[in-house]
Amino acid sequence: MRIGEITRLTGVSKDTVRFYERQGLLDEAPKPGMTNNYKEYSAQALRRIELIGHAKALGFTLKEIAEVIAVWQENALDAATKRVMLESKITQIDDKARSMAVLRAGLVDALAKVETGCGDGVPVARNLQG
Amino acid sequence: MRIGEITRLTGVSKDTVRFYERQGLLDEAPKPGMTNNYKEYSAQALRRIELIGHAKALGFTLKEIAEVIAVWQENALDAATKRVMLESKITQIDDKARSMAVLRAGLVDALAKVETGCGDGVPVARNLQG
DNA sequence: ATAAACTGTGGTCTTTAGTCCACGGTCAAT
DNA sequence: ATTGACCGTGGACTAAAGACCACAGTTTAT
Repeated sequence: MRIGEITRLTGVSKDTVRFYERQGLLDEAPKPGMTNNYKEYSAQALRRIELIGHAKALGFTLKEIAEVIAVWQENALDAATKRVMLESKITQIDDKARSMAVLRAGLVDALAKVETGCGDGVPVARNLQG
Repeated sequence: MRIGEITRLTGVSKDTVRFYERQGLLDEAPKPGMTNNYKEYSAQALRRIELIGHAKALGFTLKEIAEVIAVWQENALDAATKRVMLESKITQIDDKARSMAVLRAGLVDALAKVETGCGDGVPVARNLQG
């Protein structure tokens, strides 16, 4: 599939896909040789772009994403290193889950206040940070 | 408390605190009039900065954060508007929770593969996007 | 009272993650 | 065969979120 299809399926712009490509986030061999020089993207590339979307939604940078990708496709790294990296990423995600709980509780709280009509001035994120 | 204390307690740099201030994320009245022109930060400001940290960890932009803050301290907005905004933010958080689940599963999966020593080439984030 | 540490202001610089633009080649339909 | 949609390349531009620097006033400990 070509880039137009990718943008249609992912909602990610052509320029962004190219950008990801330049950053080495997609390991495509678009290959010349064919009659034209159009790039052929695999379903794997598509999934990769969706993956990037998920990671970005959690505030991971492209550099971080690239590192993780490297971990599971470079067999140059030894198992111990890979393990450390993966575990660290999982820990980071769990931290985010905690932040998420705090924020969500604060929003639900504020929403309840609005519903019952009782006033403003609510300082959110009250002390459930134990 | 002064800015140094804030940076000590939050780990956020002085420049960043100032930046947040300029963006209107902290509603301080540091006010002149006192002998010096040092700003006094409240515990409320401290909590605000921690809140920003949580939101940033989930990839929210400062602009988004500012909007939400506005919702629960500007009584100019009517209840309906506030409700819509808050609900939309909660929805966004729940979307992130889904992304989080997908990513975490992929990482745990990859980690298991590393542990059992069985090879590379694992294209993560397998189809559990139902 | 003097040095060290802290604070405020203003400005410039950087990185990240793209977007936009212009150009030229290509493919499909008419 | 020409028009419109598609593709690739390159380069310039932008917005967000700070970091960094220099300068001047202040506070504190010695």
